[in-house]
Amino acid sequence: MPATMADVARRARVSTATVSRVLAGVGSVRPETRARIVAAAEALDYRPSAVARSLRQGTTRSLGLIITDIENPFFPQLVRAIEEAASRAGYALLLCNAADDPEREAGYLELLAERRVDGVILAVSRLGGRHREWLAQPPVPVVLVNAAARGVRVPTVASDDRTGGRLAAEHLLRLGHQRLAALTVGPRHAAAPARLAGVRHVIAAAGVPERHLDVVVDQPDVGGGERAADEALDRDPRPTAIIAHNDLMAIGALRAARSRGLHVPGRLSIVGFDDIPIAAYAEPPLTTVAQDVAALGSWAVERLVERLTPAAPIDRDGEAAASSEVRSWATTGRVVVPVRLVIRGSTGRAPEGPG
Amino acid sequence: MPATMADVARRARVSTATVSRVLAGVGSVRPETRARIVAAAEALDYRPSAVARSLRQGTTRSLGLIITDIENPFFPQLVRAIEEAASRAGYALLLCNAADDPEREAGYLELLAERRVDGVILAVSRLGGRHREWLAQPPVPVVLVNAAARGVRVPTVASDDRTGGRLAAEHLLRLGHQRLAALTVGPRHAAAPARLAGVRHVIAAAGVPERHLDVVVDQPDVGGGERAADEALDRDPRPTAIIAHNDLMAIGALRAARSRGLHVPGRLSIVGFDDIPIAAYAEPPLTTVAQDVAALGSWAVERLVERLTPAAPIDRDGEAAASSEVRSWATTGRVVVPVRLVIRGSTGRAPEGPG
DNA sequence: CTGAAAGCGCTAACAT
DNA sequence: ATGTTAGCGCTTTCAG
Repeated sequence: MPATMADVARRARVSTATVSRVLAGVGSVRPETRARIVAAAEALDYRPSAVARSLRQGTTRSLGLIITDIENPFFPQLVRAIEEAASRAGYALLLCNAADDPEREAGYLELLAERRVDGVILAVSRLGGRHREWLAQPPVPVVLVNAAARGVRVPTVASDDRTGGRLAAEHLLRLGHQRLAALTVGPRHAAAPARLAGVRHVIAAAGVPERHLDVVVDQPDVGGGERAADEALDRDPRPTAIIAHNDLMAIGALRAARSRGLHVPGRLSIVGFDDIPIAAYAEPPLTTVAQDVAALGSWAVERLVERLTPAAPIDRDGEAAASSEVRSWATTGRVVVPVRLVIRGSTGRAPEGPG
Repeated sequence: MPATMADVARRARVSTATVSRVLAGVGSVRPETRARIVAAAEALDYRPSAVARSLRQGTTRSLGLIITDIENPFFPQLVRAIEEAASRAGYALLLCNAADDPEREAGYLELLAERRVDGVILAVSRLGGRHREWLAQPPVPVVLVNAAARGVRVPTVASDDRTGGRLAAEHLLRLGHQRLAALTVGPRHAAAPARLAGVRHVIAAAGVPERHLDVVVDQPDVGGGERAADEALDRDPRPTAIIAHNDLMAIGALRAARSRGLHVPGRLSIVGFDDIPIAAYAEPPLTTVAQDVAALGSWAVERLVERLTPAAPIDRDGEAAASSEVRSWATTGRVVVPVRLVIRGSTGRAPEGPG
């Protein structure tokens, strides 16, 4: 049994109220008394009980984070960014990995609500019907990251997927590519339609016939990318460039190209999305649309915390840049975080002759 | 303000005691009463407060997990396994990412203790002096994963690093390699010495002169591996095989080889450690020593939980195999989880002529 | 089968 | 400057 405040009080011959004051550093106490209390606490290896405090104050100073799948390398980056931001704001993180199972997500939502977390960050790529009811009347403040719940007004922070798609397509068009394939995922994935829309927009604007864009759908992982690319590369005429929904799929495309001896970027250009750490280490290094994960994370936390502590400004050191570039939250209810194109080795000029 | 049990009781015209019984499913209540209570709870969207319950029962049903660095792809796997196991056992996870900062680790230890988690899983590759004192007299049960605190008796579960080193070296020797380089990390990393020892053991047993093993130390990431491999490959005679401390370093070695036009595995064989998801997607696919992350995770949780709930056996479905292979915990205080060699494309027969 | 009451460890009025 | 007290929301004797 850990020591309680009463134990400390007894040993220091004061009341628990005084102990509380000393430990919280509020009010004034005689230095001598304070010393006695500190000594007693030390001697007893006293640690205040956060659970008792939570019950009393009605706040747990913890946030829940639900993510789709921690094994997708994008999420560890996000988790880290969020953890960092939360920690800076004085909150601990209850992490829930939904393992791509909507059922579990719903369960976690309940769990977090019962644990009385002060807020929940929902970073799941697909939002099921079960969430809808919950989100319509959330028992705790929620913010969505890179997700969208149609028909429900929930604060959201998300990367600028549309622009991302645009940047990728513009880059490719500029390199002379005319036949493109988009490797995408089911429309339930919140980000997919926007990314694709960006691509389509550019293509249309450039006067490239829409049928020159091959769209193939598969899972958002390496295997899915490989299959999808295989399918796309079987088409005739063959696309000279591939835009993948994310880096994992792009790496799959890289494999598909390699297995049929198609040099990248000589005969095929590939661009990914996310800029996960290994993207730079792929062979060749992946050209990709980078998400600003740190901004995503700190905005998510800030969005949440500002509703919890009306007056406490958060320390988001050095991120003023991101802040200023972000479209106003107040007007849209949605923070859109800019993305940027990172040009590496997987894209090059379109080949001259037929593939 | 969420509804409280008193609200439910009032609405159902019973005492809170009865509500508590119904919701906990203990004791017997008149069906009619039960129905009224259930209806009331439903109507009020009542969710029991886990914090009040924790205070009352003296247990939070949550575990703390401290990891070295979530951005090393090994950890997400581990987090997932642990989360899964914890969830099965009815515990939630408080995740703390130390970001390789011992200072933060210590802070998290305090945080978790104050939050009265029922146990802490410490999966950090380096254990600092600060931990020692804490581990000597931990305020909450602790189990170490892939870590070792010399001089402190703490339950531990770890991969069989020594055997891992052995398997890698044997594989290489069998392929005819005589000149090896080991890419390792500072001795503060718990696993490093054992892996290296395994390698050394095999080499000595095979009668290969010890100076034929080049050992170079660097950081446990891609950059470190690249630098270390560069250094090793500058030696004369050049090693024909590299054993890396982990897969990240092995990928770095792959890059080093590529940048000097050394074909892998034609002129250089490389073996990694961990079997992180991308290992199979490296070019060429990485031969590596795989850790059984699922076993690591479920043992860690089990080790902890068995001390908390004296009589509740844990559901570790389908893992009987791992269980039976594991050296007895009772005798050693340490669970050693078997590893296995996964042979892929980065290793091959030693080249004939000089490098 | 149900209720009254105590108390988990802490904080915040409200005294003194 | 310090103490007294009430109470956060729940579970658990103990009575009835």
